[in-house]
Amino acid sequence: MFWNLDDNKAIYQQLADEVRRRIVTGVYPAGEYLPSVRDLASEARVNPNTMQRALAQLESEGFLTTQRGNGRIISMTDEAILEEKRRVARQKLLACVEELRALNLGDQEIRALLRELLKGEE
Amino acid sequence: MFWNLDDNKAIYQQLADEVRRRIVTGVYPAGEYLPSVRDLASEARVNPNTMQRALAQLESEGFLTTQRGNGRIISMTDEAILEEKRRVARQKLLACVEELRALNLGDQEIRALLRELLKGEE
DNA sequence: ATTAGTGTATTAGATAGTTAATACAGTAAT
DNA sequence: ATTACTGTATTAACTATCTAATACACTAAT
Repeated sequence: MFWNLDDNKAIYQQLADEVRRRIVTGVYPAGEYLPSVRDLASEARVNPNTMQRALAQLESEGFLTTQRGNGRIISMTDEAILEEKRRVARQKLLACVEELRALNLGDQEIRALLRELLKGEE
Repeated sequence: MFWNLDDNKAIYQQLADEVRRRIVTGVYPAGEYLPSVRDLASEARVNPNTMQRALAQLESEGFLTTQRGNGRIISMTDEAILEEKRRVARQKLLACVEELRALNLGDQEIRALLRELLKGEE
């Protein structure tokens, strides 16, 4: 997966989103070390300070624990991560549904649109 | 509908999104005048310059035509607006689906989650 | 102790977004 | 012409974000 950054959102937020995604999908497994700030920053072609800010946020969300001088480990349990993944997915879809309703789409239309999208792509 | 602004996205973008939404849902009907920049700005409690920037973007998207000194009219036809609404809805849902897939949700899971959300709310 | 890897802090500067105040310019009605 | 509404432009200042360069501090391995 790429670091696909755009300008409509603060970069550090997008970085946090991507790292969070990697954690909940098991790219970075629970209990293991995260790549170093510098490595992540250079991979994303971003300043280390910016990446640090993203990681600090993930730490405040309870995903990570920092071992100063040593690295960061994913300290959340597998179960909690799974729960978090469900929460994120649910929240994303809910936000989307609300936007579609704000466009005056009814539930039937939403369902139909989803059917169409899932069909058309595989 | 309210002007519900947050800090994760540039305000002028959010303003443009909301005005666009009002156009495609017929709150501001095709062929009629838009409220003035100052009125919209004060309604959204935002600086007129910022609202102007949002409207300039909508003009560049073809929704509006400016009559200097007189106001702005929604110059897009009803058909084109309907088409635009479909496009926006489709795009939003597609983006959401892609994010869910990035979380490793399969189509079945996405469908199930949507069913759950649509049920649980009405 | 040294080395090479970690995370952290500081300073400065660039850019974008936002606000504020003010002025200018066009249009329509009187 | 005047008035009162439009849109537009300019300037200044503030803030958040992001970058860059650098230095410091801790840890593990040698």
